[in-house]
Amino acid sequence: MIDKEFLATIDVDEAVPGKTRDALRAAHLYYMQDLTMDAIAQELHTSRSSVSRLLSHARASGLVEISIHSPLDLPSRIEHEILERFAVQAHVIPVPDHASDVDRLDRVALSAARILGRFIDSNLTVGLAWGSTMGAMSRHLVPKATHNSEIVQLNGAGNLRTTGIVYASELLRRFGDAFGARVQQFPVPAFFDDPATKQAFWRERSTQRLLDLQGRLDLALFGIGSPFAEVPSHVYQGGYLERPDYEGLSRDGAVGDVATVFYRADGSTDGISLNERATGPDFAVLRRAPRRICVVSGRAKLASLRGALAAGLITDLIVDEGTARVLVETQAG
Amino acid sequence: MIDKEFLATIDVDEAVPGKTRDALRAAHLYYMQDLTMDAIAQELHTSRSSVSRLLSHARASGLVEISIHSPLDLPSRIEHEILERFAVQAHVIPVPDHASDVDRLDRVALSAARILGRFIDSNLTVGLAWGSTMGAMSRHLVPKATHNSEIVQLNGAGNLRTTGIVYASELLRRFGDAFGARVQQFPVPAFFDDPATKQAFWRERSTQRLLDLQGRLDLALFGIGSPFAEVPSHVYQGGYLERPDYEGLSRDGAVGDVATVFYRADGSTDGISLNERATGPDFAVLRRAPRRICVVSGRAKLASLRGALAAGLITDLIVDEGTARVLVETQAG
DNA sequence: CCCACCCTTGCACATATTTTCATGCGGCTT
DNA sequence: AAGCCGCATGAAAATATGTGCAAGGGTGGG
Repeated sequence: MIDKEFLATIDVDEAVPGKTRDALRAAHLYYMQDLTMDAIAQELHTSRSSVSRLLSHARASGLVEISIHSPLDLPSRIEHEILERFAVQAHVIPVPDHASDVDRLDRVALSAARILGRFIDSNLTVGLAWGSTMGAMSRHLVPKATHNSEIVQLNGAGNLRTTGIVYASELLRRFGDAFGARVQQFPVPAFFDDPATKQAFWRERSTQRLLDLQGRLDLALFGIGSPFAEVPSHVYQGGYLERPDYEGLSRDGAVGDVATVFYRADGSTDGISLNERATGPDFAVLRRAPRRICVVSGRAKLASLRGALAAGLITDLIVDEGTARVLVETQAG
Repeated sequence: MIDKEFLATIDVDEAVPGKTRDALRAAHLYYMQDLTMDAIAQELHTSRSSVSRLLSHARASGLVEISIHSPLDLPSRIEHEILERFAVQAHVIPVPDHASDVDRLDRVALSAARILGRFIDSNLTVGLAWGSTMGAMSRHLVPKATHNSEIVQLNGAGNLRTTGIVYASELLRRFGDAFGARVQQFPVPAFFDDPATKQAFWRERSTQRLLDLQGRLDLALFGIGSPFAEVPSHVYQGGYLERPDYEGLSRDGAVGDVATVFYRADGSTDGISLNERATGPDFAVLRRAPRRICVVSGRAKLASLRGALAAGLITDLIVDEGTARVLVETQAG
């Protein structure tokens, strides 16, 4: 058994780089020298198909990076306006207005995944919320080698029906794999039933260690929950909350949540009773992270987004064009 | 009349950016969201063909940048060895060994042109030699917007038969256009007939101004001339030198030239009489440029390349794989 | 105002690329 | 040792992309 594992190790250390080497060479020939895949196939003594696959691999694994620069004299009007109005660096993703919400989310997530590489680097502690947006992103991450980075789960994932741990851990793992980072799971439900349980749990040393990490994030990455939107966020579908919870939120004036912590339109959180049972970090804690990236898609989340902006949670916003447009067009300043 | 010009102005200010805007959007959709050109055509209310052209435009004009990263754990062995042995950062261009010299040169020049963008920036004074290598590069430059940059011709271009100015100025212009830089021509022959003429010319104030610029380069870009190689460099084909000149070079032990200045295998230039009549900068002057990029292809130039390395002329080397391999394999280190 | 010209566009065809599918090669299990 | 994955490969089919060409629209000159 040990022998076999040893052999497997040899495999990843030698055979795979052979493939990487080929992919790298193919990429040079294709993207730098404009050869056709046919010609490359000859040079590499293989078939067109294999070259096509090699190039896909090169793109998917981040060997090839494609970036798009706006000419400096043509800055996106919308991005500029968001920067002015909210002091937030926006990345507006073009999506046609008639696209379905699912489509829209996918396309924003895909673009966001590709943009993310710019933010991730070595020696970073990255906080990660989770939800449908993060899930969609996790499927499209472009790997980037980093050292000594750490992915920290921001909020619990258990719900009434399942522990949710499988899903959340899968998501964390994908991020971890893509960036070669350690992952720190947070094995608690999304919401406790009893605030007292949470408080007790929070006193545990293992929890303390995690909370400590959350307080020292370099980067936070999250979507936004919108409890009263027509298309409820993932968190609201899976039996995490029950009718009384919703009624409470409604009564308290909540318009959205970030990592299970709810806020009002003005960004305030005090007195929203569900937060006593939430597992995500206080906004005061979250705001300690110097860079906080929020990925949002769909006009339904507009009110929630406005609240998050008011709360000062966001430093970088990745958002679909339609939503961005409404955000700046309405004179809500 | 004025009205028409006014309208035309509006056109360039609005219509052309309209195209750029479309190209940018198409690039986002294509490269970030993986839509097919067909789908993009629908979103942009145009035809597939136009999208294809839009994307070509986006690539050619530098809106889209494609770069290739070696994984850090797989650094090119050859590049690393060149760095060790010669303290020169190498960019090795893969080219099959059986490729013709013309092919090889083209492919190196194409890759070099695309790599060049990394080096060019605003507020830079760039010295440019010229020859077949630079000519080939000039046809493939990827534009990059810079401010306040300047391209300075390093050596004269006139020869016995033509003034050569048309060709050299075309080449300079292409570089200037690609980077939005001013160009400083150097309207002299490649070699003077009489050293005294050169000295007289060098005392002219207009020449002084140019020499002054050459002494303050931030970046120098040049190929290498190899007078005794089987495939003579451009400079040797066009009637720039005559038989007695070659005999002199041979007697003086010259193995190559950079911007018309010849050197021996050990990098020395003293006592090579042709240099008295050359128009390129002294190596002492050239070496003041903090970054000096040399583009070479073909094993025939190996001896010349070795000499240039010995002379310490090069900080960054762009070279084809075959030549690079021979360079490090022979124990001349 | 008309005309020649040039640039852009979309169509149809030519190429290039991706995907599917059948096959074969290890490695592992029984 | 036979049998069974799981994965990689190339041929062929299915898509996607690039390009020559003719038509249309706008522009500048007469």
